Order: sequence, then structure tokens, then C-alpha cells
Amino acid sequence: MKSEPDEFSIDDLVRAPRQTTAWFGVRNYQARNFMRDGMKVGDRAFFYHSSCPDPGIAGIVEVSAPAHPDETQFDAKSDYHDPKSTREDPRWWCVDVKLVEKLPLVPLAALRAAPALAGMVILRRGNRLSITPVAAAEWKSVLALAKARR
DNA sequence: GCCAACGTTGGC
DNA sequence: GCCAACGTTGGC
Repeated sequence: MKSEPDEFSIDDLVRAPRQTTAWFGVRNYQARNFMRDGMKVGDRAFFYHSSCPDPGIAGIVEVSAPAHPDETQFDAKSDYHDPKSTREDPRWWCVDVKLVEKLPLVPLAALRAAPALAGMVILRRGNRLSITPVAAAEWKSVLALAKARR
């Protein structure tokens, strides 16, 4: 799950009430579908810092609430407001996630350098989805990279 | 349904 | 700031 640390970083999550946040602001249908249809309570995900000086995997989170309508779509004052969405038929959904662990940052360059991660969706050329799936083997490989950085 | 134009993402 | 890549929009 990508986030721009200027907007919301792993440290913001560490400091958040109950170390939990709604993952609002996803405005891409494919990413929405991964989150709405593919994520269940208890599932884990990597927290990825994007569009920043040090992009990479910064922590582990766990889904703490199933998909629910993203409130920001109804808020005219929000950057994420979507005037075409309605309460009756919300267009954008989000899960809640809670912090599991902040990791030593695994930089994008380290991810790219790992042969075991060659097929990881987030690393595919041109990928811009903010929510992407992680294979079980990729999960283990990333954890090993993080452990090596302690 | 096609596809050109345009907008956005995100690493560098 | 640049630019590759891809999603979205809208005319036809």
C-alpha cells in the first residue's frame, strides 16, 4: 500500500490514535478493487513510501476493518472529493489498517536488486497502482531484506 | 467500441 | 523539472 510520506508516513501511523487509519484517497478502480474485494480483516500489507527522496518499504500493517465507503469522496472540502459519487452508490471504498511494525526502510533500489522480487507487481515497469498484491514468497523475501538491515 | 488527447504518477 | 508509462475522457 503506497503512501506519500509528506501526506501520511509510517511515523504518522505510529502516532495515530490506536495506530490505526482508514486508507482513504484511492481513486483508481483497479487499486480500489484490490482493496475492496481482495483484502480481509487480519490480512497484512507492506506500507510503501512513494514520491519522496527515499522511496521504499517502511513497515507492516494489518487490515483492521473491512472495506467501507471512503468518507472523503463526500466531503466537498477534501482533495479527494468526488461529486459524481453518492451515498446510495459509493464509488470509492477503503479498509482500515493498523500498525504491526515499523521496519528499517527497505529502499526501492534494494527491492529492485533482489532476484526473488523480479516479478513483484509494484516493481513492474510503469506500475502506478497504489494498492498491489504481494505473493507469499515475495513477502518472505522482503522480510529477510528488512531483517538484514537491522 | 475505437482512439487521440490529456492528466497523473512516480522515479530520477 | 523531465519524461516514460499508463489511466481516463470524450468525440465520433
